[in-house]
Amino acid sequence: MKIATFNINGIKARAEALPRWLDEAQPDVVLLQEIKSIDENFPREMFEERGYNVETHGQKSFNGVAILSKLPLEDVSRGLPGDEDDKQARWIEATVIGKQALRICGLYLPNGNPVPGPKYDYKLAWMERLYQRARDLMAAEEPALMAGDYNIIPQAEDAARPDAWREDALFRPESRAAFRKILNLGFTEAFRARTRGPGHYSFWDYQAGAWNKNDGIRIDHFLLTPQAADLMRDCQIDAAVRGHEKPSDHVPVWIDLDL
DNA sequence: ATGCCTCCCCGAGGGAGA
Repeated sequence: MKIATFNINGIKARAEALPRWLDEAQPDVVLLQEIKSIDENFPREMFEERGYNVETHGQKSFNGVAILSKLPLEDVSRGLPGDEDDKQARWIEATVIGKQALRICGLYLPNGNPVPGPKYDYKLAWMERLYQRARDLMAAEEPALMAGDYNIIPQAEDAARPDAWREDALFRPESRAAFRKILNLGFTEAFRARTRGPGHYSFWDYQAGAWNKNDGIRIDHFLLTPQAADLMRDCQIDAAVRGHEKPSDHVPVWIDLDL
């Protein structure tokens, strides 16, 4: 089962590039971030005609997450628990019914800049809520994953120019510590379980020719429970997608599970 | 790099992103 995460930076703006990638990559499940659309305006038909079930958690203009799945989805839940007042659409989860059930969580973690400030406070508070949800997932001792745009550069090797990110919310020690705290529950970061060394990125800024200089950062991640990690056959970044027509600034990351 | 693009809103130009 091929499962991908892709921050598309606007569903309307990706009306050509996203179907093109779907037809090429043929993922079974896709977690989308930054759909920037309310549920009513999401072009479900574009995906349903390709055989996907569609579940969205959108909001106007900003954020918004969705799940596409060729397999049935059950028990869909929207919004990260822990703060009734948080209206930002950054979390959706569902159970994929394959040979065995897999709980999948799609997330768009807050950017957090500038540091310090209320946006950074919101990022860290959101990560504490994520930790609580992660702890419950781990306690269930079942195949599960949390994937999406984490807006976290885990290590210096995950940035082409780490010194340029030292004071950024994506790389600040507090942000990385919060990410490690979640990993330390026992999650496997899928890409780093299989590939080591620098030069592997999932985001390149639109500005200053970042793609042509390979001036990127790796901020889109898969976190797997042990029961899911044991099923992993592969994990790759579709970096070439960044060079296609009218690309998102992120590219897809995918895993293959024996499931 | 105090943001060089690109997205959204809509129908100008500002907020947000990372």
